[in-house]
Amino acid sequence: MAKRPTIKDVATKAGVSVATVSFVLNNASGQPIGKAVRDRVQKAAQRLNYQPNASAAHLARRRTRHVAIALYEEESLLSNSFYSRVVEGALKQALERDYHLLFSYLKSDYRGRNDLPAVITQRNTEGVLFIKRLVPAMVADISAIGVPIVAIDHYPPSPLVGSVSMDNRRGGELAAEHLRELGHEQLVVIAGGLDRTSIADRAHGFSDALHRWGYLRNRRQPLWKSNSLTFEGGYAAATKGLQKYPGTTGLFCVNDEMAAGAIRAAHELGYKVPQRLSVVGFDDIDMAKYLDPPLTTIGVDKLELGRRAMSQLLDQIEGRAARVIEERVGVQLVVRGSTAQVSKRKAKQPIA
Amino acid sequence: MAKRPTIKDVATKAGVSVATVSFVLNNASGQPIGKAVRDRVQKAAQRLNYQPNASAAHLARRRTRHVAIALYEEESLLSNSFYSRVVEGALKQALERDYHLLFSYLKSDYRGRNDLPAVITQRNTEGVLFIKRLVPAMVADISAIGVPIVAIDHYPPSPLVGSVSMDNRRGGELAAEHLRELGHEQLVVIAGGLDRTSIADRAHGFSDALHRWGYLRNRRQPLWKSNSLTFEGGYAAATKGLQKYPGTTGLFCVNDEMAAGAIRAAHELGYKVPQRLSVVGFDDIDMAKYLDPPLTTIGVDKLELGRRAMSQLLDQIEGRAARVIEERVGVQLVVRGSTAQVSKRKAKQPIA
DNA sequence: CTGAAAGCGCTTACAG
DNA sequence: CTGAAAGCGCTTACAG
Repeated sequence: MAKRPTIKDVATKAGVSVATVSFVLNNASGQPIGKAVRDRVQKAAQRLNYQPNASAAHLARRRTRHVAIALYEEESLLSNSFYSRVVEGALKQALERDYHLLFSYLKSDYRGRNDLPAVITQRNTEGVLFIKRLVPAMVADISAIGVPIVAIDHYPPSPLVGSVSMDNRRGGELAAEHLRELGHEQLVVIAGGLDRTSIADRAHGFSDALHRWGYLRNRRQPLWKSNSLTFEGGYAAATKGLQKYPGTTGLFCVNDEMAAGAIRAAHELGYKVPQRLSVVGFDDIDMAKYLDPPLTTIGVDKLELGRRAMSQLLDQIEGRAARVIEERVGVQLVVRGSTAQVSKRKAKQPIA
Repeated sequence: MAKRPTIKDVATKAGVSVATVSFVLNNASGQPIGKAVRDRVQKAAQRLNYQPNASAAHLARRRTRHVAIALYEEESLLSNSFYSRVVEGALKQALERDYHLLFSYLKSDYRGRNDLPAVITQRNTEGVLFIKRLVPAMVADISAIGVPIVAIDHYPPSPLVGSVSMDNRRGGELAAEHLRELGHEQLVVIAGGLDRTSIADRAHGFSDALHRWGYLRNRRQPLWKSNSLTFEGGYAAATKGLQKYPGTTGLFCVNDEMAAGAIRAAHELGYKVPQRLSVVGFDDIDMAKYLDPPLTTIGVDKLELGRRAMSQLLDQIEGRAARVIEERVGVQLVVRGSTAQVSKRKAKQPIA
């Protein structure tokens, strides 16, 4: 690397002190600097192609403008079609406010402060973003150091962190409303991971809506459980369920991957989607529109989720926000090809 | 943030000088330090929960251990199902070698050194990773500063950068071999973006293989052009092509998204895949296995792509690699449900 | 309106 | 084997 000019070089060239250079380059308010001097300094900096050394500035300011994001090794959130967009939103927001996002991978076990990621302890991170899962002990330790935390779509709940999530409950309601308007009366929810707040809320939103309409007056909401929130999980649950309850006409899957699996299962059992079975998913991941048929689902602005979280975190860092706000971003029904008016002849058996 | 202990506190507590603390904590070789002193220092650091301040160390060492990755605003590489894994691999490799990856978004126009991203100029980035596309003028400027560059799957080619790509040519060959073994004789390539080296190589690998077998002796390789490498692009190209050449039995799409679009088009035209039409894609993105039928495709280890690139970059930074190496990672055929033995009755019309 | 100087918390020749 | 001291390149009271 060629020898980079320092603030001293600029000062010499402009014929002023380094302090003055620092003031004009940082637009220090309160320091009234003459227009002429200002111009001279700027010209000199320009000509020398001067760029301040960030490390030195960080040290002197005792601020790094670094923010960390915690990822879990096993989950590869970064290549997850939902969370990668969330991360993208958070990253963009950070960059726009001149912060840098440092990524950190966490081990699944946490045994105390010594396990805190180096990013947080050494790099003087000013705030931490968590996605999806929270490790309470770690949260407590980070919080104790005085570093603010914001979590996105997380569980378990924690009073120590600010949070941003989507309106899962409302999403469930929207799904229910949609299927109801299409005349469905044999509705089931396919879900897994109900310990996660966001997932449970989706399922509850759905059945609460049906309750409200008296649809569930004399019965319980049928729930087909899956042991994972994946394509395979949805496939297995739907296969088993449809064989047992062939009269089902509408399926609400708590995420799109499961919905994709359910559609595959339905096809293999000879159900036509949507003619014979309507399916609605949740998340509106990229794949949704490429499924056959394209999936009706509940959409969320994933970038916004990330942006809002980062924004709240930076506000906390800069002291212009109270700690621990709970934000919620809206959700909307995206109607595509996997749902349709319920067919009149209520076939009790699959058509196949 | 609570007042953090400094190296001075550790020195005081251990009864040694700060120099000694620095030496033992950094395991400085060449500095023979007594076991007893070493222990005392370590104990003191432990007890104080001392963590060195990274900014100060960077400043003193004139090294940041920061590496940048350049992303383009319009492309959202981070939520692309292919590149997000590549990024993940690069990130993990960096972290494992104790570097930090700084993300930077680039504007599409570059007009000179002033447009160099702040991450590179201010943060003292020690190396830069490019993905997919290269802006030659920017590459030249970064290179001129003496900062090494490595690019992944990039175009246009550049003598200034190290590179890692997958063996696209071999991938094309594998696709051809596979379809040939299944007895296909009406083969077409669906491609777009042939200005990209990697894409062109895929198509060439495919037709070269056919040439070699004499398959193309008396004809040219049919190519259905698409104006984008997307689902929609593949859909449009296949729709048009299949209507014009209904006898086609095998399709090689230069990426999976196009293949997904082609399958959709085929279905809508009444072609059964794979009974009537075999389709092979390229990349093996997540979606591939969830398509109906699951897609036969050419797989690449995307994480490895990222890891190797980062590894090469760090080697260059640390001076243990020559500049500008060209690496290539292997590729393999992943057979799933979208390809089958060519059917005997050579229907000239779609079955629908 | 501007400058001299201390200080941020490390590293690293250098001297002993 | 260990310490005193200069230096990395900034920022920021403080004094004028």
